[in-house]
Amino acid sequence: MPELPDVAGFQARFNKHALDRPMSGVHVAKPRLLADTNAQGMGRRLNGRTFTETRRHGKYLLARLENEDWLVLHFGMTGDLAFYDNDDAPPEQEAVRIDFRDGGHLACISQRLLGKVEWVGSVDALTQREDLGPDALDEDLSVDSFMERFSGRRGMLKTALMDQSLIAGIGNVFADEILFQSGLKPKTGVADLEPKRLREVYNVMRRVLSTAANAHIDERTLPKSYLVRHREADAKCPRCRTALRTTKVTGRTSYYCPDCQD
DNA sequence: CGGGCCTCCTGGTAGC
DNA sequence: TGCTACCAGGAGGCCC
Repeated sequence: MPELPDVAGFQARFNKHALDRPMSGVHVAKPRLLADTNAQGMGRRLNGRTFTETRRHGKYLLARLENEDWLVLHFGMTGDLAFYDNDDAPPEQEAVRIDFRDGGHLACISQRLLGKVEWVGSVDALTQREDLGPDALDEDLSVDSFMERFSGRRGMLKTALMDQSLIAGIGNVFADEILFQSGLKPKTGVADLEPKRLREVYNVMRRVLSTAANAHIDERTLPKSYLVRHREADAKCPRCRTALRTTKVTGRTSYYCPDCQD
């Protein structure tokens, strides 16, 4: 699930429920998710402290432990974040649970264990280590710097949009959405695009991601005109009702409309 | 550099 | 019913 808009939703949820809330410990049901730490180490760091601020970069969520390191949450394909009270049942697939002193819990959910929980000293340290480009919604990512980053690129547009080192935050689903709303097929080559079209892609990217990030968490609240709402077998194009098709790009299933995209 | 394939994992579902 | 194959919104590694 988690691409930039989803993680933006997680961040909002985290801010609402976890900031400035004293913690009492941690429970790790799936240790594999912990990259550079273990349950004991995490418990020692969290006990009696609070998270004071959060950041999001691409698909990563960071939460700062008072004046110390940042806890990094990366969700893989199946990650989620949930808050619940003592009398509620824990969510299924809870991998790491942080306990608050007041009895509440934060659950990092992971079914396929493709995500990661770890510590970093700073946001910059994370982006450098993971080789992340600027966040796709970063204010400083102007259309010119976007064009600059794509220049000289020879591969497919979809692959480039999903390349986290170029721009961070876009995954399979929103890459398809951006291509759909730009009227371009998934296998369009970056080099084949007129600069004008690439500028359009930038504008569509910003509009789509900010709309989806604001709809947070629930993509079912996105307009029905969005392709995201129609990722299923036998679905029809929301614009022209033509049967949608799928193709593989870098091993990932891509939905597109054969009539609206060329 | 880019594309295609494999891998890490688990679980739901289509098909036999 | 039970088994198998394949698929799923991420990402890194390898070979060509």
